[in-house]
Amino acid sequence: MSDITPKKVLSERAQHLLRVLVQCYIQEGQPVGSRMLSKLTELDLSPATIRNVMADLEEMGFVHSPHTSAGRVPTVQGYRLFVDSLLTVAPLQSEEVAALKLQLAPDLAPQNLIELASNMLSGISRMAGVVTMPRREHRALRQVEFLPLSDNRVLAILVMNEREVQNRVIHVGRAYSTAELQQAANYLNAEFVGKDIETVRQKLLQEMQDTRERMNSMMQAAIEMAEQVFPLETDNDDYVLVGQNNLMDFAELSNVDKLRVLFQAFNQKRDLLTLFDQCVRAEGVQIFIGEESGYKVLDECSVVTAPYSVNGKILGVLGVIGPTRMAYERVIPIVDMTAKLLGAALNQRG
Amino acid sequence: MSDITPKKVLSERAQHLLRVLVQCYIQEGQPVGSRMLSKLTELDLSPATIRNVMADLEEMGFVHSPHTSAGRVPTVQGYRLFVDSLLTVAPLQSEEVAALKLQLAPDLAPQNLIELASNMLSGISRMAGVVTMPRREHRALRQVEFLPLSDNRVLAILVMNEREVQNRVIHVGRAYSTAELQQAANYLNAEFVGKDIETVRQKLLQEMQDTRERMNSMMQAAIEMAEQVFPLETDNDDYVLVGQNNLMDFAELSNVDKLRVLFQAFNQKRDLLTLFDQCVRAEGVQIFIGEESGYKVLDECSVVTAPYSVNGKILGVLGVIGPTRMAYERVIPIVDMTAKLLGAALNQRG
DNA sequence: CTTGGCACTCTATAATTGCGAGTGCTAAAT
DNA sequence: ATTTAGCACTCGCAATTATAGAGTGCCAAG
Repeated sequence: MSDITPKKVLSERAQHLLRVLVQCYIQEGQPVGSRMLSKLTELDLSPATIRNVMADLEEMGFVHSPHTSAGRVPTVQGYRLFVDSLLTVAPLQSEEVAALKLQLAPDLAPQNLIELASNMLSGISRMAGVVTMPRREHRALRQVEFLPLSDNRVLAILVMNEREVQNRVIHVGRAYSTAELQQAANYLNAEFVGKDIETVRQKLLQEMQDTRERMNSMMQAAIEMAEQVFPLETDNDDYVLVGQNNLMDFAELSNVDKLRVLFQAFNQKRDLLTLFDQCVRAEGVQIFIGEESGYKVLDECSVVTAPYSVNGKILGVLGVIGPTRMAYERVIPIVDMTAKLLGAALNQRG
Repeated sequence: MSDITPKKVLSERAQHLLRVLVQCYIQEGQPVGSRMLSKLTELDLSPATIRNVMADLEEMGFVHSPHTSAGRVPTVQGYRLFVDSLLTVAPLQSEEVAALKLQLAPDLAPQNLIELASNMLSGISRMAGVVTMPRREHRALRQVEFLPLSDNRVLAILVMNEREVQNRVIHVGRAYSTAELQQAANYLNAEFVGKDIETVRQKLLQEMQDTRERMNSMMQAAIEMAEQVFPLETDNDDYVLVGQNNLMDFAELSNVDKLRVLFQAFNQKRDLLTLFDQCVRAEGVQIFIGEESGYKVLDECSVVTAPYSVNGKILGVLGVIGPTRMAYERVIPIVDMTAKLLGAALNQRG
């Protein structure tokens, strides 16, 4: 147990100073000088002493001086150390949690829940909130319904799982009567209810090849329609982002060019989606500080994410995007809790 | 027929110069000087002569000098004259129209059509596109369906008109079997299909008061559920706005404070909605230049709107929002055509 | 009525200055 | 050995001043 790495490890004091520095910088947004730090800490140290420590911290890459006579600013590495070991997260007030819980009324459609969660994230954090669309899996068919429209078209209604309802207009070869459609629906319901959508699809294809000629007209009708109703499910890569506008309030982003690039990335969606996809694996809250995300557009931003899950199955990821200089101790529990609440709300299927 | 108002009316030449000035300013974005105008017009006039005309135009309030030694910039009044009588709108190429038409595939759900239209407006104009949600009226009930969920909850599916499908989870007093729900649905369908939603609502209320004690259990169940399924339809005041980001590209809006205010107004929605509501009455394309809209946030913007309608019934309004300095001759036909195409696409109900 | 000439005004850009904040270093103090 | 006070130094920021250029208004001549 000999204590090697006596230089590599930060002294208690240095850590404390770094913590205060980061907190101060997060609050004020301006480089923190030695005098300020000396006032802020309880340790009665003169600015000169603190300058020495700062020099060390700078050497180790935790802080950085924008120019000779400015105070110090945390580097990404500094923020990283801060969130990893210096941070004390304040858990949310139970009343706050209750209020959030109330908003996410479990009867709402998944889509609404997603939007609400995104709104909550953005509203509480005063930054941008993101929620990826939930992965759709185990989509058991519950019911199929057909309604005749004019011009050889049919309105198909699919009920899946508990409350997912989809509908689409399909074109058919000839006009069908309501009764015929009823029959076709009955047939499909009898055959496929409870089965997974993907399974249904495959069985249908098989059935078409096997027995086309042996089918009666009713079955033919059913198959013709079902073919269009159960298209290959492309995983809907998408997310709901709320509160971009909040980002305009932050000084470090308040020039139009940076904003434009950032907002365009939000619209593009691609980069953000791949970033969020990485977080699906993570157990809990994950934080990307500045360049860590790997996307240039997010260089001045941090992203705090957490996966949300139902019954242990991770369905998606949500998070908050804001300037690197964000109140991590506040954002982290917010993201964490929202993920849990959203999971719970989505779960209420019984 | 004596020609009074010899001073009030603009000379042919003044009009021409104003037109060129506005066009030039719209393109370049910078105050237009007399030398530039002298080069741009075919009339071989020296800058000095043009200065005289400009002095007149300024006196009459059509142009304005930002400061002593800058060129002239159109005032709102100048723009107004321009769009009212100096403008020559270039109708869209027929191929462009065809491409747009193709996008608005009539089988899509109304919601999708709205979003597509908004996307188109924003995409072609490179500004922000807005489409208000269509007024919902004549919402004839086509079918009601109930599916049992756990915990005394029922999934209700409502089909209205041609392809509008709504669904919501409702709470009921006790658990119902699938068969019971079927019966209830059958009852409601038999009684109310084809009727207007509002009518249905009222009849239900009446029925409840009249005959509560005389109802059999099936009817009671039906009524209990229908009560929740047909809530008072609050007119969904909302719109789909796409391409805010485009507005960041314009110099006159490229300071963060103006953008923030503008974007906040977009989020608030209230002001824009009341503005768009005014346009419902207008026959065709309507233009609000700068302050004309009456909303301070839009002082530096112009809004070009057109109502869209199905079978002569105006359902909503769409338009483009951009800087006052926008290419009106291009935007006007775009808005006009999109309104027509959207109306047509929504109309395709067989 | 049009035009060239000319003085004038005003802005935008760059260069200059002074101020204040904060540092690094050194030497003294603990 | 650590801490501290002192001090010269650096650098950015804001205010000031200088400069160039664009465009005007007006007048007198064409």
